[in-house]
Amino acid sequence: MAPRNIDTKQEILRIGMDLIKRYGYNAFSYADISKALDMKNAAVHYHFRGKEDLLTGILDQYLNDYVLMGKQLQGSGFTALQKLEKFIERYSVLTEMECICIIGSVASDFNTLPESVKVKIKELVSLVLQMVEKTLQEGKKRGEFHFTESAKTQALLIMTNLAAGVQLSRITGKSDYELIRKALVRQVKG
Amino acid sequence: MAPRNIDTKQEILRIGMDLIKRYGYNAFSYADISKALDMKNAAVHYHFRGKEDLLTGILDQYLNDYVLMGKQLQGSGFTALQKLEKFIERYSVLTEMECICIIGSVASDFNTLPESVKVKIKELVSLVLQMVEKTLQEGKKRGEFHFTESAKTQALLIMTNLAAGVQLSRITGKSDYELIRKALVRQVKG
DNA sequence: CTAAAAACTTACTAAGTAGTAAGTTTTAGG
DNA sequence: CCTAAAACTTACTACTTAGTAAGTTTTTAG
Repeated sequence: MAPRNIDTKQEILRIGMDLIKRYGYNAFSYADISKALDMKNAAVHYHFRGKEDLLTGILDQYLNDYVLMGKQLQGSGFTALQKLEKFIERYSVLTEMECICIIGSVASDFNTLPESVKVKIKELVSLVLQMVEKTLQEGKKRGEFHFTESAKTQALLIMTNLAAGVQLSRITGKSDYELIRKALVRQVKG
Repeated sequence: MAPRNIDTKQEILRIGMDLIKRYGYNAFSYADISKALDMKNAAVHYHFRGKEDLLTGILDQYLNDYVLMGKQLQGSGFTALQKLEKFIERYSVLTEMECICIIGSVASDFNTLPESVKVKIKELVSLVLQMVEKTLQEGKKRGEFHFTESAKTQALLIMTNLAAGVQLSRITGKSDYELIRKALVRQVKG
């Protein structure tokens, strides 16, 4: 057989992540993944024993991506505003492909997920919120931002604006997301 | 047979709505509903031919509820702030029962829904946004609110804060929702 | 009381679901 | 080239899903 792929496991994660962002965890099957890769569903089970393991893998990779991005932005010389915009950009691209963010997707399915995954999601959300909070604090200290709420509350406001913003814009159109995006930037600038 | 229920159709809608808010559209089955009502799944099909019809019925009822609430608040003598708080209250109760709002739930499953339902969701979201926008405009005119964004943008900000707020609080706890709720009220008051 | 409509149950289908065991092919290392 | 591990396929299971057709019970209206 001709070599199929450099790394099938990584391809499965990539497609699984796309399916979650596009349709949600409970709306895709192993068959969807195996068809997309022109394989049998048993091959997917070879790499990920069960759907729980697959979701765990997807969340782990997403978390790693975030940690990596955080480290790259750390000593980058970027302003706090630039860092915040890099974060926002992750949501902007979602609206271009009829997707919602992974966190919003699994949050909607939260009650249907196994306990081990719930714990992982909590860690992931905490990490993201802390990253935003930290950036907001930094921007305030440097005089870039002038919001009046606590950094934690402001981070919550921004994250909910973005997460639900991409969900809403799938229904009412991208222009609503743009209104939200611009307004929340004005909000933090003060 | 002893009379089962005053109105089975209404009971089906009630349980279906609860299941959507708790688990999502793609995570419940006709069997879940029939078991909850101690009936056979065919009985559910008697009242709602397919899952599409059921979801349509649920959304119709939700929309009717909103229209009714809107009319009651219309000539009620309530201040704009009181009206806004009545709207917010709808989200607060959700956090008490591990639920998310219907709009957020179907927004996450949007790409998996039939076209007729997508149209209905668009109508529903537009109606809700317009109600909030109108209340905000009224409050500004009466000097209760002092937000700087347009009423439409401010409505988008509030709705995304609330919708994603209940989603997030299912993961990180109710206290985060409370922080969001209080902050957005401060925001509109100016 | 009776007929007919409404509200079901019984019993089924066809398709899709996650998951598994056993066997085959491919790849990599010595 | 040879072997062993890795990466699959084949072929299946047990279960759940939405949905249906036909028959039964219950309710309602005359």
